Amino acid sequence: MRMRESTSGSFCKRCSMHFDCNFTPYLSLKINPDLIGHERNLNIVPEVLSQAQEVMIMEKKALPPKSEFSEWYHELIQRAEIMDVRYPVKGLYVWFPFGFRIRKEVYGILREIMDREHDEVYFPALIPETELGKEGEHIKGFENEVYWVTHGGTTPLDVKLALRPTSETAMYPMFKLWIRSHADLPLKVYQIVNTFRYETKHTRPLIRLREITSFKEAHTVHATFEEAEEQVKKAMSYYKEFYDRLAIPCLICRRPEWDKFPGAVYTMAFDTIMPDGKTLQIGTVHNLGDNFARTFNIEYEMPNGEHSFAYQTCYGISERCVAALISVHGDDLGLILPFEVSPVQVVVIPVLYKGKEEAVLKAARELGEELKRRGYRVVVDESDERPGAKYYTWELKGAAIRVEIGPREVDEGTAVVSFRDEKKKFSVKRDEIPEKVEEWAKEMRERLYARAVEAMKERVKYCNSLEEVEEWIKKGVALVHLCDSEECGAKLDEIASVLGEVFELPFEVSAEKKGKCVVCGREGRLNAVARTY
RNA sequence: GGGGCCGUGGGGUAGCCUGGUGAUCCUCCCGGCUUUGGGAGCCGGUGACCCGAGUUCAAAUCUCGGCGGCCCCA
Repeated sequence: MRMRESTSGSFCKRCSMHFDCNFTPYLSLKINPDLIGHERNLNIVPEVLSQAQEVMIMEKKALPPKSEFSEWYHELIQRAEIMDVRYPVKGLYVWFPFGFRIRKEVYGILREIMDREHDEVYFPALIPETELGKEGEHIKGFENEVYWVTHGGTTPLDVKLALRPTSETAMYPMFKLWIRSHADLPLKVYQIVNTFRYETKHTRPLIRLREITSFKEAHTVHATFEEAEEQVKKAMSYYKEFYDRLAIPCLICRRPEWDKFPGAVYTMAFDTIMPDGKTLQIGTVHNLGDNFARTFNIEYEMPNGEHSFAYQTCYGISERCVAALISVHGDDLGLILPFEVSPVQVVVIPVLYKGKEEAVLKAARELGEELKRRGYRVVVDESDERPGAKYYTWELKGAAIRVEIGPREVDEGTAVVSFRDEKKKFSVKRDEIPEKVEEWAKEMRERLYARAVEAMKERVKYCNSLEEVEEWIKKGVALVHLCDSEECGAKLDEIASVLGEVFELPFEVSAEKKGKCVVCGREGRLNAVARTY
């Protein structure tokens, strides 16, 4: 960086030099906390520089602390080899093999749940402009975000093709062909595909993307509104189960009218709270009523020969679920993943000493093989690094259970075991390990969930006044009573986003379902308000 | 939507203001020796000035444009 006069007139408080010194406190603190992160400015004072550089070297390998959430997330996602952010197009990122393994495990659960009553399908990524534009509300909601394919080679296309921002308008013209009688209903399908949205806001890996790579979208068609209503409830219970298995607590709200899915009757949303207090929407369930059926003419013949429009729902989850997984559980050392989705469920680390390598390696490999036979994902880390370096590496990557075997353990027939979410180590008879893994995994998921719920609880507070809301949303989610009027909603929306009427929280709150609107004082219902991603 | 900052080996950086030396240092990576219970050490090696145009005898450095990234506010 060039040294130059600050043009804005503001100066860094720490080093009194130009204002953009990029102060990075997490790199600091062993020698002189005031200096660290200011090494550029300190270049002008060589003897101080060398001291600061020393610290840089010592501390370089540590992640930023999780309390610096934005930096922590960005850094972790690369260092743990989840996404490569260097792809040269804004908002598009590359899944590393390790990240993709996490995706595979997470989406494996989602698939398993969906497969119980949905058929998997695949619809094309290109949607003709004529179909995309049919439903008025729907297209209004997406028109600023659509990517267009305008040419085939050098020939301009007669009808432009949109890269799907979501697949309703790709699927529903086909549903019209598939559905003719009541016997064809209900229809329940899902697909896991990429979708494209030209995001104008700040993009972030897994969170705000121009290509969503892993959009699980389910679409159902029913004979009556009531059946669609039933399906909404089922979908919500599926999503609850999914996030329960990931040990991610969710806040479930009914989105306000102005924020529902374009074309829907109403939208139910799952949000979780990130470590910085902002919420992340990680799932939505929409009751579409017969809005799309009327637009796309999806009709069926009833047993009595009369015709009726069908009723539809759709619901989706994207790779934001992986972002939530990383953010909710991780700590200063890196990823913490529930056993069920960790790419490395057990890591075995042989501690080698000269002359005793053979016996240690043999014991480590035997244990590794036995665990693999039982179907666990296991790594026996025989690399050349020293044990300490391996501990850090596997902590960064979220290996759930670590087993150390050294000469001492070989003699005793034991191993030293530790869990990623706990500091303590303990000794176990080696041949008892395989049968204990399942129980350990279960306990670990429970600990993670309990911890996540506690963290969420601390971020949610009932607020009595707009001033209180304004103050609290810096920290987390504010609960308020809000009436049904648009004006009151808009007023609140100026302060932060209204997530909607609260349907479910993963813990008890001391707030009534109904109460006086925080804006106007009329009767209102319990709503959540927060800063959002 | 508004504002600010930045682009130098795989990662982090120095050099830029004031144009000119073989482009600095750390890390990663490769080879060798040595070591191994919480990020070891020594020796050797590979590897970089975002793209385009302009100014100039000369551009990492100055100017303009593009692309990309980060942060803050709404």
